[in-house]
Amino acid sequence: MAQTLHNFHFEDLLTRHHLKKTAPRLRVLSMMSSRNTATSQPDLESVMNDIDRVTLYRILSAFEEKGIIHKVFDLNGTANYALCTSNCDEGHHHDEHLHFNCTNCKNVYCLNDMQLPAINLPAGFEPQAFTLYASGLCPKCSKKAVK
Amino acid sequence: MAQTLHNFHFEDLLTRHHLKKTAPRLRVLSMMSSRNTATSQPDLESVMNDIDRVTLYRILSAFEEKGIIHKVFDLNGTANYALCTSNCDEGHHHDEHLHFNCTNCKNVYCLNDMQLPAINLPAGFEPQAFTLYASGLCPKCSKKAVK
DNA sequence: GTTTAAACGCAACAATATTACAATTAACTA
DNA sequence: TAGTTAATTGTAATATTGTTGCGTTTAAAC
Repeated sequence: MAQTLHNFHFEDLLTRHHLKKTAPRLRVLSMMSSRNTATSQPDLESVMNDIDRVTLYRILSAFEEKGIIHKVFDLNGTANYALCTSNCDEGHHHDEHLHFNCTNCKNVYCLNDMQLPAINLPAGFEPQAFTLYASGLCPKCSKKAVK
Repeated sequence: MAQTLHNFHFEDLLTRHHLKKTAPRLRVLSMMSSRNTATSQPDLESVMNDIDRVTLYRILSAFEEKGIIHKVFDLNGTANYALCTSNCDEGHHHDEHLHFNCTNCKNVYCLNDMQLPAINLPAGFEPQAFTLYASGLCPKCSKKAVK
């Protein structure tokens, strides 16, 4: 989100999850919070090119495990990461919102306010989580498309 | 589906889409139709290990383009492929059904009968396609889980 | 049967992800 | 505040997944 979150928020977040406050981690958090879309792995890697790739992967998987971020694959199967808004705890995500993937700018939007309708599955299936994906044009790109 | 589809069905399918009838293509079709779940790329590759990897990729993308199969990424971002049931034409898929990813056996089920409920997006978003994912235990694995 | 465009196989490469281990450092403690 | 230690990072090597270019083969049309 565009809201300005300060470093001590992130530091706090890390300690709450028993993670050491390190420069790479704080930078990842700060970058993600500065965007209103999810961040793709390639994007992360090129922006943080001075941080080792392996370190990035480890930061991402640690954050995901702790419920700080969630991973979402876009239409091309590319991993995108976004901060969890609400109360995701360790190992239990609650990111059942809608993910919108713009076919033009490729951005992935987390539409947290969209509640998923109740879904009934055939007998035998025991769902634990739902995710709804939509693809199409995001507000910015649909404006441009009108010309 | 478990229904027994015969080779001439597939041959017909290929000619209808102006694709040459070749052994690799027929084998891919036959394998996919013999399963009631989507087939992952790694799975395809290991079962068809005598077909070149590149050929497989090309077959899959040709089929997808023609609307014969559709690609779906599972929870791990692995590509899975399944035959399109209905009337998908070239470049226009209509696979807006529910994909169920079992967290235990990792299988991806296409639940074609599940219709997606209508979704209203925030202003500005112009959706062109929806996909709903669910994860949890499939019938087989939920049975075993009871023990 | 000949011809030809489509499809295949091979080789090389690019991108993405994982593992093992040594070096560093944040956090704790004395 | 220095010393200790476990967590984290960096490096190297490797695995997996996907792409591109090109020569060879083959299905399909004549």
